[in-house]
Amino acid sequence: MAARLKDIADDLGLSVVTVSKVLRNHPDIGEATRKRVQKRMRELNYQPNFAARSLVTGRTWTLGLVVPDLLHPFFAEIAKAISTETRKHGYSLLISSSDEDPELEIEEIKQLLARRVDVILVASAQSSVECFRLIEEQKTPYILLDRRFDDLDANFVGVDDASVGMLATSHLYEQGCRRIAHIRGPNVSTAIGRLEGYTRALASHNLNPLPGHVVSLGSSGDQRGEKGGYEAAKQLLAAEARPDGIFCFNDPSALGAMRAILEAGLRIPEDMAVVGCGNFSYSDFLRVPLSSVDQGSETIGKRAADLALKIARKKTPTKPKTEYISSRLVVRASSRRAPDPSSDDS
Amino acid sequence: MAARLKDIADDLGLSVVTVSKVLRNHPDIGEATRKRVQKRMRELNYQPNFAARSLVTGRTWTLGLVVPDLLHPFFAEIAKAISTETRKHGYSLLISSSDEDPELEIEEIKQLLARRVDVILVASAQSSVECFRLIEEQKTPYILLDRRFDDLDANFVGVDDASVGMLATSHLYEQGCRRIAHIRGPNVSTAIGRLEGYTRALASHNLNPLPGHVVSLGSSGDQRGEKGGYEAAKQLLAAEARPDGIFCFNDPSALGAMRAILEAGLRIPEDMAVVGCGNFSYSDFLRVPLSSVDQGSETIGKRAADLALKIARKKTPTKPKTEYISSRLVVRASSRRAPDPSSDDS
DNA sequence: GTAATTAAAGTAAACGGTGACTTTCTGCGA
DNA sequence: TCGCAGAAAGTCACCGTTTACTTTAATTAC
Repeated sequence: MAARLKDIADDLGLSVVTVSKVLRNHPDIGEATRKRVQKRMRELNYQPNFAARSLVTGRTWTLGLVVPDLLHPFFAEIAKAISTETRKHGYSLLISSSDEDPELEIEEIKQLLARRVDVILVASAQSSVECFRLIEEQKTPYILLDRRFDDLDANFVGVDDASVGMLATSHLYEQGCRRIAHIRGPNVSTAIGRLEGYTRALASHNLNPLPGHVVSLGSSGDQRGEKGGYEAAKQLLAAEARPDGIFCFNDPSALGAMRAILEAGLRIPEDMAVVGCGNFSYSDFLRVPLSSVDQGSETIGKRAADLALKIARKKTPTKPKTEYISSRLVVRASSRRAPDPSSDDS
Repeated sequence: MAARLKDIADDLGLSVVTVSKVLRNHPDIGEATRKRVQKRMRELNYQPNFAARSLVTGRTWTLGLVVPDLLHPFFAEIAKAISTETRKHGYSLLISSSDEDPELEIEEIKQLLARRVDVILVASAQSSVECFRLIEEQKTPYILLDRRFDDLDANFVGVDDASVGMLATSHLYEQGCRRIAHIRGPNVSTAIGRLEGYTRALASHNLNPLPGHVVSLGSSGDQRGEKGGYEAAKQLLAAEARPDGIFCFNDPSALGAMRAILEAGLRIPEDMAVVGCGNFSYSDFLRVPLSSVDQGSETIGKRAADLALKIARKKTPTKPKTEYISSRLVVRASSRRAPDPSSDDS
């Protein structure tokens, strides 16, 4: 049906190889022949067959991306940025959602391996590194996004979560909060790092988390954490020393937390300030606009894509590279207690 | 590197074809042989080479999806639902964003055609149908999502936009609004259908749109329409007969509109009620929780996936099928003026 | 006891490209 | 005049499967 190199070759009385060389801009082709071939290619709207090409070259010009949840704006943004960047270079992107389920994630990764994608990018929900040994076995290069593993020497692109935690917590301190609580996320590097940053920031002001002031999102069935945040905040509201500021693992959990706080009849930020993480697009439109740490998801995506392309082009394995993207705090009403006209760039 | 059929065949003293038959559960294989082969496959963690298989079968077990914007929750949800559904059947999904740009969309589609995906699913930003002739030429089946074309007899899965418009507009009328305005979207079927529904609903109450009460989102650079909605609402606020209700093309534009209304010092819904479209996940957390028409994006995705799989399995072209997904209105504070305890299911 | 049938394997030829080598021809310097 | 270099093309084998057809041996029918 679709035109093949052979059709063009026959039409023009050339060999298939010659046509193939034109296709790939091989030097040893005469100018006249090149033009003739290109003309015919256009006429027939020729599209090379990727399957055939992959079979012989061993490369697919396809990257695989696995994220925990495509609906989560943070990951959606990363996916979009990667897609935009790789497209320019002729690479396509196989995307799948793991639903934050390690088992499902392994299935997805296996599928990508079977399809011999050139590079796998994964924001992983694993708690162990076992699964990555599987990838390494197949000699497929991979890049970790956002979430890293201490005992895994792999490519990584994301933020330094300890800084994120410190940024948010210090800000709350500067706004006058002295009983700062933390709603922590699941047992992945991001949550651990942010918790650590939170603790360090408190320590730097000679404070410690008060009893019951670190609560976990839990896995209350919701993917992103609105519900988890809501319930966690309820716990915090019932704590013996009620917090006056909360640093939330991510924006969805902050939304849930804010809902709980408002329902309890408290004011944000006067009674309780809230800071989230992710700086999702709708922060400005919320009941109380949400202060949030921007992790530069678009930059993460772009850098990850660049790295992936670089790796894909090399045939030899490269030394794992870690790229930290800088994060910044975007202050909005949910945490602005001290008058400070400077830092609002919503 | 990776194991091939040949490796297994050599190990077991069989021919490649026999092993291939086991792989595909071909009947004429002895039970003993089948077991031996399967055992060896597991040991070697054998994964069939999709490129080789595609080359000979002409099928890729890959679907292509093009959406205007992966960040838009409506499309993200569709993408996720399609991915979830197709994964179960061993199909993978190539996803790309067209950025609402018809030219870019054509590029993406060409890329998918070159990769010989089995079915293309597209929420199109085209204004003409030309591009689809291209797809038809390659004999690749395709499905339109959400946006349709009157002069194109193609598979379609989405809502009936006229009903959407009527649903929203009638609701505003029932809430006591008599000067109902509409912020319409770009020149695609969804916007046209919703506008028509809006007009029809007004007509059914013997009303007509007042002068200046239908304004366009415009293409103010933002993808989804927050900014466009903001500016459109400003125009409406300046109209000679100020509206008391606005039906917005989608949720992002409704967000923008609400911002403009609140900035003008008006109350929602008392002075101006607002209804959006899409029922995105964060509606409940907004300054004023947003009433919105739920288009069942998850259902759209699921149905589209089912249809795509059905088409992919047939070798012969099938008659185009249109599936309308039913929409429903979710009433929240932004439009609740008459006391009505029944219809809140947020 | 022989022919027809069936089960369980194997053979050979694609599928549409690419990579490594080889051939052919022309022009040029010694 | 010969040899050689370089440009421009062509040959051949292979990538890992599947498909259609053939072979072999065992089983059944008569």
